[in-house]
Amino acid sequence: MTTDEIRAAAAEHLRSAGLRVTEPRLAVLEAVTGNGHLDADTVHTRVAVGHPGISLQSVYNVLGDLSAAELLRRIEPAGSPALFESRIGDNHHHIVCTRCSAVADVDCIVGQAPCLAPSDASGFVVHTAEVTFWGLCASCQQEAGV
Amino acid sequence: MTTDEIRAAAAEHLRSAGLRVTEPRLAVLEAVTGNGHLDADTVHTRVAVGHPGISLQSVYNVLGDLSAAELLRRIEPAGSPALFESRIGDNHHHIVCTRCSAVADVDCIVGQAPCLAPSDASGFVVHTAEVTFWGLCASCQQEAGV
DNA sequence: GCGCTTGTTTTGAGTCATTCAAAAGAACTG
DNA sequence: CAGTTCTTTTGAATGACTCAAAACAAGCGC
Repeated sequence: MTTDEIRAAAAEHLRSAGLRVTEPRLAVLEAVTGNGHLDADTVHTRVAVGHPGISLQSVYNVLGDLSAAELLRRIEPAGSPALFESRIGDNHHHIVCTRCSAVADVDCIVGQAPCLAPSDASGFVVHTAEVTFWGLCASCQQEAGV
Repeated sequence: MTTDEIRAAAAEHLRSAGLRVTEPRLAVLEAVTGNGHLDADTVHTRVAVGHPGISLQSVYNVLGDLSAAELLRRIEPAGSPALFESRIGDNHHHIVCTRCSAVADVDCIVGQAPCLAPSDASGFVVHTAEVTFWGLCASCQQEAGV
């Protein structure tokens, strides 16, 4: 997708979510779309390139609003700050490197969310199953093998 | 298990993990054993009943040491502080209430860790699969239903 | 049992990620 | 284009946790 296509689609999504179309929101969506798993600070740095005055606080606000509206997905692997990604709508999972904290997507193993059902849910009604795989990424395997 | 049994077993475990047997460590193990999923602050409060001078910092140290030695397990559900539990050795999973953050254990669905394998691991070597179910606990279902 | 060594705990400060609140500003409605 | 309401900024504050140095104590050897 080009920048313009992302922004046009984003504006539409914002409107149908009942959110106003603002420059910070478009810029954040653009910064995250197709760029993997980014924390708030990284998003801020990226957005600041084209929008020098934007505050970190605004980035937090926008990321929160967009996640609540399900235009972004928020994940919080243990030991990392919250990460945001543009891939939504499928309940895919993540694999995290225990050495360098790199994150990659993993397709959902079993169909749609919750994709797994607990054998005994202790009286809970289950909505989703979140799976996080832990391991070593390719480059850390090399460095650790040395 | 009685308090004395817990402490005797704990002392043994500490020794075989190469850790010195100290009162704070025994007290923390005792506080966590069989008491579900506790955060550092709660552990501190509980331990302080019998050990009025103990510092929160020590509780953090001890919890860190015991987790590293695998005498306790540490989980970090999104939105909660780190929680510690005494059930170790099996790769069981957790279900968290999205409304009140209550946590319950869920038996591992598929045998031993990693218990699930990603279809495509993007070059990662996978060690474990951590599954977190999200839903509503029994009492929140009632309150939310009203 | 008594020091000694080394691991542990305390004390005190500091960090990071994030949230709260009030004031200033800008989208959308009519 | 004016008004309302939502957004953004500014500035401060919080919670959870870590770092570092000094005081202390477990367990070894004598």
